[in-house]
Amino acid sequence: MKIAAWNVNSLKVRLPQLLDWLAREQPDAVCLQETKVEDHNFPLQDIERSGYRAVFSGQKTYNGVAILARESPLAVEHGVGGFVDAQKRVISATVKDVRLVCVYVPNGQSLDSDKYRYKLDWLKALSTWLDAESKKHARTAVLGDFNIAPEDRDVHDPKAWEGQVLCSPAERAAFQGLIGLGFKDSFRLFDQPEKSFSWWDYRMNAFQRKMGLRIDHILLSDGLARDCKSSRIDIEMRRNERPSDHAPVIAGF
DNA sequence: ATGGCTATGTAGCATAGA
Repeated sequence: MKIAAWNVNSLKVRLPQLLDWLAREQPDAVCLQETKVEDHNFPLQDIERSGYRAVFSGQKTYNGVAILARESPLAVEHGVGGFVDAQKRVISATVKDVRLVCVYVPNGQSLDSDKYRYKLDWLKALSTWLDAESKKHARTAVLGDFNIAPEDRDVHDPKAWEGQVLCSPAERAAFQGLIGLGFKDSFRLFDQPEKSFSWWDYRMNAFQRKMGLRIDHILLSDGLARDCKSSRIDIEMRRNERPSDHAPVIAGF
């Protein structure tokens, strides 16, 4: 089974790229973030014509998540259990024998922002909920835009980013807390090129200058991690015309 | 170089992203 996560930064703008990519990569399931589309405007017909089913939870302008899969996603659940949140950031569903949890973790803006406190509270709720979820579903994958670079090697310039949002000790501790629940960072199960990133700023030619961060992840529960055969980031998508600032991340098992 | 670029909502710019 091949699964992927991609922050599309507007599904409307990225739809042609998504359909091309689905035809080329043929993943069994894809989790999308930042769809920025309300449910009644979700491009379901185009996606179904490409051979995929979809479940989604969106809002205008911000956030929005979706799960696309060749087989119908079942037992769909919205949000983080026990956490009231108007922002559409999580959708979960079962595809084949795998529980997929699609997450768009808050950005946090800066350490002195209310949004940073919201991010940490959000991550705490996610952790509590995932602890219970992973006990209900032996084969669980948590995938999406975590907005956390877990280690210095996930940052193009660790000195410049030290202590900044996406890299702060509290955010990294929250990420390690998820690992502590029994999840593995699929990307690090394998040898990877140096300077492997999943996001590059639109500005200052950051992509061409390899100035990126690895903030999009696929976490696998122990059983799935044992079966995992590959994990990679499809950086070619960042070379497209009108690219998303994020590249898709992929895992196979 | 606290700028740089992109997308959205909405009709000039403001907000957010990371």
